[in-house]
Amino acid sequence: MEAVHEGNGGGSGLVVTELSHIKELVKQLDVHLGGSPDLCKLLAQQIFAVTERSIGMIKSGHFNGPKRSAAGAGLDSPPLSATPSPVSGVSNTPFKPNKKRKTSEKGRHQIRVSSAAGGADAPADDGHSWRKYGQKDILGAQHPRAYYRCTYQKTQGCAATKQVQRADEDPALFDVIYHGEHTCVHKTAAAAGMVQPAGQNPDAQSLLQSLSSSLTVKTEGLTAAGTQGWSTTTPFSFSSPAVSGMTPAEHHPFSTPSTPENCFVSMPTSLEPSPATSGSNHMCMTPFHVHSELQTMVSALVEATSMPAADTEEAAFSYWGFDDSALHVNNLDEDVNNFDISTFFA
DNA sequence: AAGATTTGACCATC
DNA sequence: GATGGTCAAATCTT
Repeated sequence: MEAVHEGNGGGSGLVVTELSHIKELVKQLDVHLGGSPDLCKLLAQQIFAVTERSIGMIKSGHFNGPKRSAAGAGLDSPPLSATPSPVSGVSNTPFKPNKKRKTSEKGRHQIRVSSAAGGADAPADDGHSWRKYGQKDILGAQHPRAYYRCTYQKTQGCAATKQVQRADEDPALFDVIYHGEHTCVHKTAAAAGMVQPAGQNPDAQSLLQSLSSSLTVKTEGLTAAGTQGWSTTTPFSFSSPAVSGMTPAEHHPFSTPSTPENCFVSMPTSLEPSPATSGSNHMCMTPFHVHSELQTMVSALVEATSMPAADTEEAAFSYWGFDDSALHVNNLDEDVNNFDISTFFA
């Protein structure tokens, strides 16, 4: 997982490298947090999912803004409440045999992701439970396309589906196309009251340290890559209903209240892990947004593990742990696209 | 035994 | 008619 694919511009390569690293670390963290509260796992999954999407978007150049998708004009116009709800509990109409070709369907959302573990057969877990229902050889493609639907389609009428196809150019990459929104409720971490400090997990601590110390994500390359189609104002599609409408300034990376309750309550709703749900909720995000998103999650993770309080200033923030550990975030003022996150353990 | 995957067939769209 | 998306029976896995 060291080879960074050029994709679209050398500038993005740096970000891809950094984000790939984060992804790996989060995966490890997820493993080591096995015995810790569900919240920590959820956080790790969400960080991972966002990272995946970021990498996919950067690599594939699937940005919502500049170029009109050839697939059709129906990408926007969120049907949000107008979800084709299969009407809960209706059993005499299981799933109507819809064999229509989904060419210009609303809520379509395509990303490119890397495989879960280097040479895995499938892309990394996206936080949802899928059931494979078909596979097809696609004309002109070297690899077959797999069709998945939400595991809870039957029980909850969730209409989300996805198609996964290994990229021809790089077998380590997968093109994933999501259709529909997840209406299912599973693993919503609704287990309120389960919040408990996880700072006693040494593995989590060390991994967190590793994660944080590696989280120096720079986007100046991206912003300078205007010739490649990027610019500071070039938005790309990113799924996060929570921050829609927020400006980067409003969406302060570390403005989250630092009580565990607040952290817990805000996470499931504000950081929806499902890429599919973004289908109708596309928002435009600059690379700055991506960093804000990641750092918000890191801060929430920190809060979930051990660190109860934050000193917030304009450009630098410090989270102090119970055990003389601290997470220091420095938003370089001369470059708003550049954050430094470092940890200190006494 | 229940749930998930595989795979050939069916059907709608191009 | 070719292609892509889905169904459903058969098979596999847990």
